[in-house]
Amino acid sequence: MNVDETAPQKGTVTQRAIERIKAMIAEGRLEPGQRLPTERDLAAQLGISRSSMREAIRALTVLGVLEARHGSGIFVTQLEAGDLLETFGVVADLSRGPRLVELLEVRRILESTATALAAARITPDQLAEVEKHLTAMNATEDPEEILAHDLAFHREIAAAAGNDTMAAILEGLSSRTFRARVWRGYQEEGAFTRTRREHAAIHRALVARDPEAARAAAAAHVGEVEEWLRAQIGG
Amino acid sequence: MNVDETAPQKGTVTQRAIERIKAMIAEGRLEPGQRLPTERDLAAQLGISRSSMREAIRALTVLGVLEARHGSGIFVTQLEAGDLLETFGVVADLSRGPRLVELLEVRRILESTATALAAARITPDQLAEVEKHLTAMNATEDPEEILAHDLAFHREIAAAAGNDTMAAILEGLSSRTFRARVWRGYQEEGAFTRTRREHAAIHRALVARDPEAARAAAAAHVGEVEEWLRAQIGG
DNA sequence: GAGACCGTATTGGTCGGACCACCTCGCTGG
DNA sequence: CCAGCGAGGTGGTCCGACCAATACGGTCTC
Repeated sequence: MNVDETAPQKGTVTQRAIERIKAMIAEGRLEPGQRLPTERDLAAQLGISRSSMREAIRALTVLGVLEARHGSGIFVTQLEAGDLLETFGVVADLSRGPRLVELLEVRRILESTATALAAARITPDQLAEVEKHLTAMNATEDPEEILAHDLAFHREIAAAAGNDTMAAILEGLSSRTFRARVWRGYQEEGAFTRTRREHAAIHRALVARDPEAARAAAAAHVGEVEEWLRAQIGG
Repeated sequence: MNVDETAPQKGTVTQRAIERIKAMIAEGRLEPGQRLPTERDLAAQLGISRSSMREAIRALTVLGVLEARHGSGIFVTQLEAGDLLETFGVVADLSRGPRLVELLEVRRILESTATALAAARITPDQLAEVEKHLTAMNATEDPEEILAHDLAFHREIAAAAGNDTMAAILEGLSSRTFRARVWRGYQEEGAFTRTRREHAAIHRALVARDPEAARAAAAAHVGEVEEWLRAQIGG
C-alpha cells in the first residue's frame, strides 16, 4: 500500500510521525495557520493508528508547533517566537541549584544587550508604557503586584529592543514561577529599595537614549540577583 | 474515589497529567534518574486512561524531561541543560526569513560572550582540542567535514566558557540543519577564506588569553553571516 | 428578507482492552 | 561458577467505541 522509499524503521512509529510532520512544515508544505487533515486521515496517510498519531500531535502541540482545537481541527501555529519558545519556561521551572545561576547569567547577557538596544530604539509610546509600570511598581507594597509590574517593565523593554526571539527567550527566563522562586528569598532581604533604584537607573538611561548606560544598569540589575543566588548556593 | 482538592477541570485531562508530573519533579518528589511507576500504574493513580497518560509521557519526553526505555520503564532524565534545551534546535529548524536573522543575533551576543569567557578560562587540554579542529578544518575541502569541525570548534569554546546552559543554547542555535541551511548559500559565495581567517583570529585571542579580542573576533565572525543573511532576505 | 434558533455532521478528547517487541532477572543445567 | 534459557514485566502499537465541543445548514419567527 505504502510505497514510501523513506520509511525504514528508525525509532518508534510515533517518532517517525513527528519527524514527518515537522519536515512537512520545514519544507513549506504546511503553512502557518493552515489546517491539517483530521487525526483519522493523517493516521491513515502515514499508515499508523490514530493513537500513535495523537501522541505525535500532542508532542508537536507542547512544542508550540501545532494547535488542536476541539471540534474544529488541528492547525499549524503562526510559528512565531512566542509560540516556539514557550517551552523555554519549562527549563527555568525545572532548574535548580547551579543551573539557576547559569540561567541568570544568560539572562544578564541578553537582558543587558536588549536594554541597550531599547535605549536606541524605544518609541515614546513604549517608553510611556515602561514608565507606567515603573510608577505602579513603586506605588504598592504588595509583592505579587510588584512582581507583576516588574515583569511587565522588563517585557516592555525587551519588546522595544526589536528582536522578538530575544524577547521570547527573556520571557521564558523571567517566567512567573522562576522569578517567584528566586525573588522570594531575595526580596525578603530588603532588596526592595535597591531594586527600585536599579529600575530607576534603567529608566533614566532609556530616557537619555544612552545604550551604554542602559547596558550597564541592566547588567548590574540582574547581576545583583545573580550574585545573591550564587552566595545562597555556595553557602 | 478521587479526593484531590486540586482537581478542577482546566484544559484537557492529558494537559493536567503533564502539569502533575512536572510539579512532582519541580517539588523534588521525583529525582533525576529516578524511575517512575509504570504507565498503567500512573494512569490509575491519576484516574485517567493509559492512552491519555501515554500522551502526557510523550509530551514530557520530547521536552527532554522524561526518557522511556522500551521494556525497562520510564525515567526522569538528568535534567541537564543538554537534555532540556534540545528542543531549542527545533525552533531553529522551523524558523525562516527574518527570524533566522534574529536567531543569529542572539547567537552573536551569546557566542561573543562565551568566547570572551573562554579566553579567560580555557585549559591547555581544551585549547589543544580547539586547535585540532581548527587544523582539520583547514586541511580539507569537503564542505561536510568543514562544517563538522566548524561546529566542534565552536562547541569546544562554548564548553570552555564554563556555562553549560549557554553552551546548550548555542548548540541548538548551531544545530546541523540550521547551519547547513544558512551556510550552504553563504559558503557558495567563496566565504571559505574569510571564515578561516576569522577562526584563526578567534584562536589567536584564546591563545593570548585576551577576552576583549576574543569577544570582538567572535562577534565579527557571526556578524558576517548575519549581515549576509540580512542582505539575502532584504533583496 | 434578515436574523435567531436548533439539530445534525464533523472533529478532537477519552476510554478500555488486546496484542506485540523488548528488556530484565531468576532459574536451570552444564 | 557461569552460560543459556525462559517467564514475567514494561513500553509500543493498534483497534473500536463513545463523549464533548464546534461548525454548518435548515427552519422558524418577526
